[in-house]
Amino acid sequence: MRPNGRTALDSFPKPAFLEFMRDAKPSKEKSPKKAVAAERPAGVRRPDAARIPGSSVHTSLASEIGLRIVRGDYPPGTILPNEAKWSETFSVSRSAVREAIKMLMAKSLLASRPKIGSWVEPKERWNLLDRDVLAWYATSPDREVFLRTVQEFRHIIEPEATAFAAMRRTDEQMAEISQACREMGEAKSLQERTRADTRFHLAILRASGNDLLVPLGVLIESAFDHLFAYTTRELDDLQLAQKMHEAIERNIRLQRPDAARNAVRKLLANTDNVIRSR
Amino acid sequence: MRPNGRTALDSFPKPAFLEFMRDAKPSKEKSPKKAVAAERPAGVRRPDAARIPGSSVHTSLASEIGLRIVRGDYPPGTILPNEAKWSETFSVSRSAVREAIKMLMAKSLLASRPKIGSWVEPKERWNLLDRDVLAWYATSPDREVFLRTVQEFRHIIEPEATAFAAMRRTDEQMAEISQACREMGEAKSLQERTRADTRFHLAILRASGNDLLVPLGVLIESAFDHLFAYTTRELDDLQLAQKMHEAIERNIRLQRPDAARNAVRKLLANTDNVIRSR
DNA sequence: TTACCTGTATTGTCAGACAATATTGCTTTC
DNA sequence: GAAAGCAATATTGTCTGACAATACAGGTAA
Repeated sequence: MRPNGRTALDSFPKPAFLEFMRDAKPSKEKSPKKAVAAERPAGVRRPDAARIPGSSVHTSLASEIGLRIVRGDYPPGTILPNEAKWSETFSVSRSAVREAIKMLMAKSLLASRPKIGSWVEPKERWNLLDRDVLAWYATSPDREVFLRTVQEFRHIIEPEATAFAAMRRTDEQMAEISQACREMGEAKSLQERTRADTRFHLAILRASGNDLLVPLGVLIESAFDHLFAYTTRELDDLQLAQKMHEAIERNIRLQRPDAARNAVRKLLANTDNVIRSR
Repeated sequence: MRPNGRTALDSFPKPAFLEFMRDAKPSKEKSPKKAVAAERPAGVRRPDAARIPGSSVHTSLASEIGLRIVRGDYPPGTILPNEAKWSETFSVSRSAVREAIKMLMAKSLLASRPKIGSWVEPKERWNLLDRDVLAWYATSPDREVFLRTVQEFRHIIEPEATAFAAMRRTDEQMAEISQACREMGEAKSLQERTRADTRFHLAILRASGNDLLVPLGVLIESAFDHLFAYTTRELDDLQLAQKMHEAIERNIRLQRPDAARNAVRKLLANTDNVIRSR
């Protein structure tokens, strides 16, 4: 999934040290370091000794803290534990904590000031369209609600984006779209097919000629991730979907914006059914 | 402008940086930097050190480097100068550089690996809908192209968002919308008016009931920033615009999605003219 | 009360060291 | 001569410990 979906925080093999965190609620911790130290069995060495290569400490930390914030462990306005505290609970250096926090600040999940600490920003300031934030957001208890929200969003942007693509695509962009469409048809596995499907829709966004539409690709990737994980599709359903994709491809190729828009609407309606019926 | 527009990197005025930095570097300052100094015009003190007064070092650094990347100084794929080099050119510690770079990584402008360095990510991975990135992007040589791109985007999302708002708004959300509309009419200055205008459109996004639409508010804020800075509006034009806003407010209040959508379309068409005619 | 000052907790910044990692080029082996 | 392995090296990643800047909280004085 996610052909180019990697991000700084896209680290799924989590360092083992994260498992040592199960306390940490925004309460007034009364017993200091002793309690924390006691949680670690004497035989176990430093938790970060078992770190999994490929994901840096600050990155994993940012993921962990970011997830907690988005999940609602620390509601907007809450002052987070201070850097020293994070550093202690995770057994990492303060620099690592700071770098993690800086990443979350860059996503507008946090802000901070000396003497105050770091606090969670109001939700409407969160950059939900960031890939990482979206991924954390997607772990919401009710996955179907999330999917529906994303799908609704697709209804808003994809028909128009496709119409623009039909008007403005270059030959090169057309080639990408056509190739992705072809590869969808020839795919040997559902996963392979989904990958091509994603590429198809991303290519259309790029071909729309509006730079601001491109970043919305993360939503499409996310949607396909979850669709892929939560639905199984029948064979004739796949064939129907393939036909619909080909119609879109054709209308973009023939530069028919209105027809292209309608074709996308049909496809989305079909996807809606798949979601609804699962 | 930008009622709630602040960000980690959104820092405007304050203390001087160059001077402060110069004496902060007591002993290290020696002759061996000749080579580096020679790269730049001799007359200027520290051309690279565009320190934004009033904000932290890492934040200013992130702004400076981020701007350079978006501006195209380092095209995608380029390996940036390494941390030590940045640290030297800006006369700041390596930690500050690292925190700045981490912020840019969080926005997918950069990625890095040990032994390789940090490189600029492909443009389609940039998070253009991030407030900071958008602001840097807006400094493009051709402001009008930027405005047109944003405006086109508004055409895609705002009509639909407003239709949803008409269907799903709560009374509380309606109150916000109505109040912003009223304050637009009563505004004493153009700036005050623009502020209320922005609030009006943001409130509609929030009332749409789709969480993913909310972050797009940054685009609206950006659009108004630039419209405000680059256009002057005639009095009767303002009155017309006010009527249009009131029509939108009314249709949302009366829960008429289609009428609301059309009202927004009219308003946007009007804004298009303002842009085109300036 | 009001104004000012002072203590203090927290982030911000710095410096220097070592670890981990992956490219590069060299060396060995077949 | 080609392939495979190995060492040298450059760069980010991480840790530690120190001090500076900031702004809240609470006490003191007018």
